[in-house]
Order: sequence, then structure tokens, then C-alpha cells
Amino acid sequence: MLKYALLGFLNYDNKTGYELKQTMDRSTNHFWHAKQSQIYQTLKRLEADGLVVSHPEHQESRPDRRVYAITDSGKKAMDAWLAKPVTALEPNKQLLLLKLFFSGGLGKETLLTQLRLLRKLHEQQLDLYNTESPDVIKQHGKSDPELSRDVMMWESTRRFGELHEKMYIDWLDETIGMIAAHF
Amino acid sequence: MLKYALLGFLNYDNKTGYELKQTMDRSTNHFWHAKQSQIYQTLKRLEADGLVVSHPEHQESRPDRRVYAITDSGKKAMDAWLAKPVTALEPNKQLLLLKLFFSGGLGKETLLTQLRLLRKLHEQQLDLYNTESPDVIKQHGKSDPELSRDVMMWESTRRFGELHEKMYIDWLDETIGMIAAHF
DNA sequence: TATAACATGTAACTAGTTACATGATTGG
DNA sequence: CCAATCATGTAACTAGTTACATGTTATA
Repeated sequence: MLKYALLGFLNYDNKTGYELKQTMDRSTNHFWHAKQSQIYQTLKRLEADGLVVSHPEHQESRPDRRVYAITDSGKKAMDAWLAKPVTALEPNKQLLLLKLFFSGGLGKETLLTQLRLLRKLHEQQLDLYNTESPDVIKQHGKSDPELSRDVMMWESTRRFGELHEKMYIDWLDETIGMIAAHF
Repeated sequence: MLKYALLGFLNYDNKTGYELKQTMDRSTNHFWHAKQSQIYQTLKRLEADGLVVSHPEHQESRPDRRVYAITDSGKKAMDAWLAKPVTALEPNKQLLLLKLFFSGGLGKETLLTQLRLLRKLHEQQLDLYNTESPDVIKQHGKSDPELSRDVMMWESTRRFGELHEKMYIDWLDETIGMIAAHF
């Protein structure tokens, strides 16, 4: 499904594989990410399928690069995907919950230490949503007032991340409390 | 990582691939699931690696079955995995957020309709956490009082699901409100 | 008599990860 | 001179999905 992330970004601007990676790292990273290698592979497949086209670009003081652009066929595919409503919840895999599910045999202090470390990580993540993310959104929003609806969508996904981290921390506090009292 | 789910369940009891599928569907389904075909494939690989052993069992009025048991080597692998603390957050892929991120070009009513449908789905899921899940946990907990710590872990994962759905619904209400007012 | 539950598997495919491989330019 | 950034790719692998293939027994 990286396919749609790439089409979505190319729908704004032409970009190289390298730039797409950077863009994703700065915007969709908390709900969609990809390795550089997968991006190049997927771009190749998209071009073979006619959803994007590319041309090499020579640069003076930097390595040459290959710039990708979305085609009409690519735009059509993207629109079709966006228009298709979600009719069932996609099940969500959480390795940490799987681990916890089977952790009844661990020692009390081992468990508490692990959960407290995890809490610290989620607090850091929450900070990121409150500082870094809004900057990225404002920066892109002000440069083009026609993007105000897009900015609303971006802000909504950022807000999800924030609420998710808050919920996660609340849950950890509850779980830590339960283990401290009854384990 | 299905590997560890299977080892975890076999650590309680010997089971067939069919039973493992049922058990997962009834317990870990909201944070870890697998298709029947993947379960059979993974069991084969686990046996080749010496982490489980199996033997066929003849049955009178039902098809024969193959029962799997965890080995010492399998228990060691499971313990090693449980003991290894989480030191970084695993990035979480959410297709819905990816879609929303690029949905600024959709019509207002289309978007609102899709989000309201999604809200209904999450409300249904929340109901499941409040009704079905506790039954499963109590049922297994009362049959063996030595499992009380395990039951705590199971309840904790159920509670995560509940809090997650509540957060999701709150976020949807906020997002729907924002779109209704400013889109 | 039909359908749900029991029961096991293989083949082909899609998605994503890890490791390898190369090389230029800029800034400290 | 060393690290970071720019820039692109391939090969091998792991994880998971979809489709196919088969057959029995209990129950409504």
C-alpha cells in the first residue's frame, strides 16, 4: 500500500525516490513509513504499470537523479482508492500486546521495569507530536492557501497520534498500577 | 512473529493447527491474528527448527489430526523473547490515516459519510470488548487459579483494546466536528 | 439435504526488511 | 580527513495473503 502513499505525494509535486523518503519521514512517519529500498522498488513497479513516469536529470555539483511524475492513469487509481469507503476495521498488530499477553510468568520487578521504560518512550513520542509535527504542518500550509483542506487532514492525523500516545500512557499507568498492587 | 504466538499457546497446552487458529481468534485477535494457512506453514518451520514436535492422532468420528507440543528448545526461545525488553517503539501502520491524509480533495459530505460509518464500526468493536472479551478471560481464569497472573495480563490487553476504541471514537467525533464546521 | 464445524495442507503471490554495492560533494 | 548528505539501485530473505484442493461428520 506504499503505492498510494507515493501516488499521493507525487500528486502534489514531482519528486525523486530520495525526496519521497524524506517527505514521508517528515509527515506520514507515525502511521506510514517505508525503507528507501522499498520506495525505489515500488516506483519501478508503478512505472511499469503506467501510474507514474520518470526521467533522469543531470545535476552539476550533485549526483544525477531520477524525477517521477504521476500520470492520468495514476491520478485515476488514487482517486478510486480515496473514494472507496472503509467497510471493515483492519486488524491492527501490536507486538507489545502479544508479548504482554504471555508475560504472566515474568518476575514482578522485571515487568514493571519494562513497562516504565516503555512509558518513557511514549512520553517522548507525545512530545514529538506537540512540537515537531505542528511545525511541519504550518510550514506547508502557509506556503499555499489553497491547501487549507489538506492542512486540516494533516492536522487530524497528527491529532490522532497525540491522542493515541495519551491513551497509551494512561493504559500503561493503569497496567503498572495493577501489577504493582496485585501481581 | 506469529512464531511466538504459537509457542506461547503451546506452552500452556498441546494443540493442533486448527485449535491454535480458534484460540487466537478468541483471545489475541484484536492485536494479533493469522490465517489458517499461515499457521500450518509456521508450525512446519517451527518443527524443522526443533522448537516444537508433532504426532498424528487418529480419531473415530472425525478427521485425523496432528497435535503439536513445545520442546525445551522452544521454551527457551520463548523465554528469551519475553525477557528481551522493548527499547524502541515499533512504528504502527494505519491505512485509514494514510487515506485521510490525502483526502483533502474529497467532497465534504463524502468525507463525513465515510467517517460516520467508521464511527459505527468502532462503536461495535467497543461493545465486543465490553461483552465478549471478559467472558473469555473469566472462563479460563476460574478453571485454574494458578493462572491469576496470566489473567491479569489478558485483562490488560483487553483493556487496551477498550481504551483504544474509546480514543478512536473521540478522535472521530473531533475530526467530524472540525470538518462539519470548517471544511 | 444443505450447511456448519472439523481437519490439513500447497502454490503463487504481495508487501516489506536486511544486507550489500557504489560514488560524489559539502561542511566541520 | 572524516562524517553527513545527496543519490540510486539489486539480491536474498521474512512475513503474511489469496486461492486452490480435499474430505468427514453432526445438526438443523
